[in-house]
Amino acid sequence: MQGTNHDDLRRHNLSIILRLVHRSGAASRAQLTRLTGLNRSTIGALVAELVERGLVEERTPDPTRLAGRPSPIVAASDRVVAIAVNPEIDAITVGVVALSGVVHRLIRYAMPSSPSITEAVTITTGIVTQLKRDLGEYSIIGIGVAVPGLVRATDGLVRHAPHLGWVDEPLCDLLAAATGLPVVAANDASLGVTAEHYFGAGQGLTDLVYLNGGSSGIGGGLVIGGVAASGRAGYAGEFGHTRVSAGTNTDSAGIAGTLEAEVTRHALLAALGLHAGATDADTLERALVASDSPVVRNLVNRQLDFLAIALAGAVNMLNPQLIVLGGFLAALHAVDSERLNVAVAALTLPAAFAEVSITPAVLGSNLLMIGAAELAFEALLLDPQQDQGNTAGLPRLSSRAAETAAPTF
Amino acid sequence: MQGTNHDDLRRHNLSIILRLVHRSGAASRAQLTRLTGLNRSTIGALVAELVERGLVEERTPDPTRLAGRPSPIVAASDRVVAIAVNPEIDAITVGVVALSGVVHRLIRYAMPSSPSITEAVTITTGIVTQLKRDLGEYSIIGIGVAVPGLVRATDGLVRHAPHLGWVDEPLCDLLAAATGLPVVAANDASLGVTAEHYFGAGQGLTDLVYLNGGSSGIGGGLVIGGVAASGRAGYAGEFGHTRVSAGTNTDSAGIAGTLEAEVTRHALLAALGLHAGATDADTLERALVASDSPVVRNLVNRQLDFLAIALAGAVNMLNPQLIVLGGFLAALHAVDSERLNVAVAALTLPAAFAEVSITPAVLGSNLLMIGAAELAFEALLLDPQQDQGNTAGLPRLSSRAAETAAPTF
DNA sequence: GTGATACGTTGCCCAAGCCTACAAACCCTC
DNA sequence: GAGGGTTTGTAGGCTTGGGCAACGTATCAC
Repeated sequence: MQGTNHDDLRRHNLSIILRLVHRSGAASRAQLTRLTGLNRSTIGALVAELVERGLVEERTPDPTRLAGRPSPIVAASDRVVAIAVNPEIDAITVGVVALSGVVHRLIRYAMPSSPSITEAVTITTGIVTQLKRDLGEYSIIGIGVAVPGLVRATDGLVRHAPHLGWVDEPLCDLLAAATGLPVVAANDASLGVTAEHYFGAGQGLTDLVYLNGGSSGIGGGLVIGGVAASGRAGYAGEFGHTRVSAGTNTDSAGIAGTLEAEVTRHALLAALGLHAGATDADTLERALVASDSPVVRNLVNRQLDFLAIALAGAVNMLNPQLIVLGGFLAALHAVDSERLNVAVAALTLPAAFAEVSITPAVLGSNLLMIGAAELAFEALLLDPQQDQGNTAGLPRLSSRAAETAAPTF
Repeated sequence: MQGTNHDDLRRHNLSIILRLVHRSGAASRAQLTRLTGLNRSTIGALVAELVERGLVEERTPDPTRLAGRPSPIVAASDRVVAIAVNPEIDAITVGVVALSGVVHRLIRYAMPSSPSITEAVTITTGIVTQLKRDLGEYSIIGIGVAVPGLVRATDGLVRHAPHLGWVDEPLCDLLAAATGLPVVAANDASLGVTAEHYFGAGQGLTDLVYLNGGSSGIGGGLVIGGVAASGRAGYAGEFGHTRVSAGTNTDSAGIAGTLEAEVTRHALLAALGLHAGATDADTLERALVASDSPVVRNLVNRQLDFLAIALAGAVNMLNPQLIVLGGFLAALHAVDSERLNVAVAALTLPAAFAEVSITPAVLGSNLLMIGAAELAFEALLLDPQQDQGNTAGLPRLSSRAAETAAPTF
């Protein structure tokens, strides 16, 4: 239990303002005054400091408004960026995401086979080195990595990433040593829920459950009481291994009768006669909705009922406001959301069910880039006074009007 | 997102110190300096304000120490009290709990039959009125009620308390109107986990799961990231309704195959040939451990295996540090904790299982009194500057040495 | 006693948010 | 387009609360 002194106070107030403009988009100084409850002059001083540090920009006021002196718009800088990395079986994706929310770059580096840790670090470092050159006048805060597996929160050690075949790999340390940038990592689904929480379906809500169905299994994440719940070591949200049947099918961890064992993308594709590699999320959803095959429909119903058991468990346990479904789970939801609702209702306490809705994810392919960048931004958002000088030549107090648009997600 | 001004700062620092001495017991000013990181002079000023407000007392220093000037001991007052109330089927229990942790009084008012809301309010008000007279020189902060049922967090409405037969009863409003004291209420198991978290098996931990087995079902509570997770409306922690089998037994909510349907105290008592009413928790535990009946042992094993499914779900979902079992679930654990561990291990991710241990609750019969009092204290702990003047004649700056012992729980 | 150590106390400093007065920039009306 | 009403930024002084350093005080060890 730490006490708070004057420095902490200032840091906290700077943090609050930077978070507001980062998460909720640009806001006028007058709006910031109302939102924070702080005095006009205080807001002025705080914004001035953030401008001085190059973290926000003040734009000319919006013309269309009511009476009174117009208030300058405060917007997060789009020259302060984080690098988001997502290693997968068939590719490594790297993105450059600005504090303003703009995704400046998106690079997909295809891999012939699942990358080893060394390959992943080498390839990422290569791309980052190139980016550093290209983004000379940008300030690169750090790197956030979305890993499809369990990541230890304390040090970013990848405990187990089954599809990549990684076990206890010190990804963060390796990447930090190779690039010279601070690196943080977390489970991909946990970052997904962060992204949906701040910028997607869960905006403004405090209790979210997120489940994502991917080609290799089901993962998830939690927001509880307004904060992302990582659990003791960072492994929270593994809904895929919830037991939902007495069946003998096993999941990637070898456990029988789990959600991940019973509800699979593979089975859906097989029933539809589609090829796994060539089918993206939208195609699968359209095919499922369009199909009139009773076999497909039976399978969908079966999977929905199993999904309902897992969701009901989460509802009874956590009393969430919203359940967000991503990946092929969103496709299942699209086919028959009513069946899912009814099945969940039958297995939950009425009072808890009354509080919850089930909805598909709204963020598309940029989801993990945004989530991973958010992870990298966290240190800066917590302490805007920290040194973020990775570029010596960042021109401060630039009067160049931002040519990029508002947050695009 | 609220900004912080100077008043908030002071309030927060007072809050931190009051929480420390309340939760972790008395501490010297020097210890407070180290724990909070604040300056000696600041601690002096803060403690002086808390003494002035009658919330803490300074005692003469501990004699046995090293060199140096002895530091006065700061202890939470035991004349600032909350009233804890727990209505049950067969009795209403009322306790007087001091900020220091001392339980001054414990009154059990036996009921011939389950109390209606009106009876509960009338009886409680009667006891409270008497207590107010008796505790003339004490400062009564408010009333905290532990309700065996779902309680809406926003206003303390009892949504559904099945054993008491209460539905949508405005308990808090009624009791506040009748007694003139502030009243807060919450689910009993949620308060149980609060108590275990601050004063019991979960001290100092951040991610706890608590399950309590009572005569009428299984409830629970969560601590996630160091704070009690109440969920959206306050209904979180209802582990009893987690589906653990494909069986047809139903629970109190009419859901089949749930933990509460399969794992019951009643079945254990029946197998042991014991009478429900006359058997307390310790007796049941002793009888279970002592029994060499294969029927009993089979039943225990069955129940342990079902319990393991529910616990495994929680472990995969929440990655907790500790699972605390109370009531007859602790008795099951006492019979064969190894079987439970093995069964949970088989259903969880190894990385998550490695972080968790399963332990019985350590707080006994005072559990709910302490939890309910904690709920009532929360407002004061959050803002020690608030007016708590329910007694005009509270003698401040009393030099009377406290005759009561250190926290007894 | 004397020194060492640890801690409370006191007076001063400073940072940061608030307040007040005033100026600036918009709207609307005539 | 001049003037009133409204909202907001700005400048300067005020207040508050925590930090700091010097000093006083209580203990232990010898």
